[in-house]
Amino acid sequence: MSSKAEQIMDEAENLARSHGYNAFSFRDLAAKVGIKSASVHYHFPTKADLGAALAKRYTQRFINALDHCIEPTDTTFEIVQRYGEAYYQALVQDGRMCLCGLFAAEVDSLPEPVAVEVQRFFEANINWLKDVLRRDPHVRSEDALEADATFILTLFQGAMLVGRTLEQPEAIHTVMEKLRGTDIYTSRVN
Amino acid sequence: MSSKAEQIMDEAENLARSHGYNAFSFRDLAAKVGIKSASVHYHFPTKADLGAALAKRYTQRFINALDHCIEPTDTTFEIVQRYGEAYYQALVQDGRMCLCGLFAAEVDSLPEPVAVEVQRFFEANINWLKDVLRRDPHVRSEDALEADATFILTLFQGAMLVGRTLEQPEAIHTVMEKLRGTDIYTSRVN
DNA sequence: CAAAATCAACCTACCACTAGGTAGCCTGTG
DNA sequence: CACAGGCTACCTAGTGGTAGGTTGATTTTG
Repeated sequence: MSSKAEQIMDEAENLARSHGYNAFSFRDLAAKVGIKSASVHYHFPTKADLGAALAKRYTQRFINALDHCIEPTDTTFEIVQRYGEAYYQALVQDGRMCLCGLFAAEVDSLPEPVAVEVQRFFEANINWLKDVLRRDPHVRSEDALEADATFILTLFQGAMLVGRTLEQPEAIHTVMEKLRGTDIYTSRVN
Repeated sequence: MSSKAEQIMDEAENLARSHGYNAFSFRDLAAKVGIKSASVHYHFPTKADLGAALAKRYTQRFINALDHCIEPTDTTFEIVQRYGEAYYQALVQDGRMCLCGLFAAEVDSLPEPVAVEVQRFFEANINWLKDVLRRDPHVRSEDALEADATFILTLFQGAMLVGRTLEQPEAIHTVMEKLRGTDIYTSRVN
């Protein structure tokens, strides 16, 4: 992967994370990078290619960052807190949304390869959260793991959406604090 | 409000709720209604006018429907369950998202009047939920009311987004069930 | 070693198409 | 007649995408 292609992806991610998939153009992007739109097509033949590559790279980076912030001594709560903090940081730095959260909103006007990557992002998040919860002293059924992981994911995705719209990024901290009062950390579900 | 204008809004809402604001056009819309795009401009001079009108009407209808499904004997849990059910129904019927949830994702490429209406939708939801929680036997501080209302709103908005993307609308029911295990219904928060 | 060929990486110029929006004409109805 | 509610026809600006040319570095080969 040449450095120019990465540079294009970096700028594309910036644009996509504030405007979504449909509302950024090859021309805007090319102008940011300092090349012509035709040259973007050289690296990414179609917009769908670029979109899918963006979502894929984002997922890898996201999951990777999560893996690297866990300490073996962490409690489940501490880990989930860091998970939420990742969303908060993403939102606060330049007010940018989670790339895949944004793409998800556009999912049925998204080229299929892009939509698939977005699905994989959510699935990867759920799987990561399930692994975390599996280490929890409280034993859960597979269904309960799925339910708890989905709960955490949807909560933060929603908080990000609402928090950005209301210009109250601290909404993420609010729900994180509330999450403490759930049975996620304290009991088995059904 | 003429019946044609309403008809336009109905079709526009359908389109907007599956594709978002940026990805539906006056031409698509006009074709659905059976008129020409220029005639849509007669009723709604600009797209921003239409978008704002859509969000406003949606908010009114949404809050109104909520008000009319409460029975005086309902418990807080039952009411919140109906709140969640409203999201589920919206999602399941033709797989359509909450209009303002979708618009929220596009908020910074939205004309300002539209963005404002979307903010009002969230605020109206939070206020409605706060009123519900105020009737709860458990007394809460104003901050706790705000936190709990925000928690519920963000949870369902997120569940809608994730549920639609993963083509698992029942995710809404999953998180609704999990919500039962929180201190929302059982205790005061800090 | 130097000439020739290849290649990545970009360019200009253009395509067909769609966007939101406007001007002015027509037509049915109170 | 007036005018609401449509229409045709058009505009400008922008979209993703393509064709083909230019550069300069790298590699192949006589």
